[in-house]
Amino acid sequence: MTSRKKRRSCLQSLKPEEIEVMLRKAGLQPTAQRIAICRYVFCEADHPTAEDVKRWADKHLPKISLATVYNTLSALAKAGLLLELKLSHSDCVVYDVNTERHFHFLDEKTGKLFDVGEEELGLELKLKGGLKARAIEVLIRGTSK
Amino acid sequence: MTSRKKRRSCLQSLKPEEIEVMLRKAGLQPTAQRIAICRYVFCEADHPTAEDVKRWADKHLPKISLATVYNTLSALAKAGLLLELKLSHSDCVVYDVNTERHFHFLDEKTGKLFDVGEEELGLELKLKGGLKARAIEVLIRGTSK
DNA sequence: ATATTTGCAAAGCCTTTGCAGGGGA
DNA sequence: TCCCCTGCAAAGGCTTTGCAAATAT
Repeated sequence: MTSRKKRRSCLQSLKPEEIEVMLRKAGLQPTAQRIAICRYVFCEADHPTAEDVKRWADKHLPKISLATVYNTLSALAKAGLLLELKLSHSDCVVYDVNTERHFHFLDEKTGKLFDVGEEELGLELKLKGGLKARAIEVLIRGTSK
Repeated sequence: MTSRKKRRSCLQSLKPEEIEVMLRKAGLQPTAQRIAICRYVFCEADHPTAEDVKRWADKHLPKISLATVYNTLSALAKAGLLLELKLSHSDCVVYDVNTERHFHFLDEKTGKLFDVGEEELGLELKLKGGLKARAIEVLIRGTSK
């Protein structure tokens, strides 16, 4: 098993109560919709979009509106529980449960997105003209075998 | 004068006839609208959006439609004369006359975008799991003094 | 009781598309 | 002539917003 897979699986067993605690800590009311969305996003999904979440929710919840999905994801992101990624290959935001500093790899054949750990990409900044870096976003395009 | 400025200024004096030649070489009919858009994009603008181009065109041309602006910019990009950038800080595409391999720097205070030459950022790929890179997109966020 | 959150529909933003008229090759 | 280009308006995809009803503390 690669380190890529390990990183994901560390969150796969969150219980509803743990999600409640997490939401409260983040200052968010643990409503049924939010708990459900978290279960999916943190335990099952891989870089889901709002549409992915909505599709899943329609199967697993009695009712939820698309606006609530957007609001919830955006609230989770604002609370620092998720990263909101706007990548160049797609028009829609994808959410990432990995909030550590990392980069992304897009398999251009399949459209699949992988997290790339800091240790997989060495960066050496030699910026001219007084530019001061604060954060770096990297999308590597290629193929995964 | 920094190298950043030099790179831009090498295109600042294109004459209409030169633009015509460039368009023909690219397989595009040199219509009045296209020539005008090229004058702006190649000689005056700095990472313009379609809206920027439209605004400029409305001041300098008798009439042009937004669709034509989009079509023209997209045709120029398809022809390899421009780069179409979708960056995470903005919902709209920005166009870049610099078609060499390079990266971008966003001044988060001003919103201004700078090109960052390859020599200003060392990259060392150590991808695991059989990922093969083909291209790398980098957006550095920070401040310019 | 009070402040949040939800659902719905409508609107927003950026971009693309369909089609008729116009112009260059 | 024929094909490409233009302009206009409409539609498209994704996301946000306004507001009343429902829910949480």
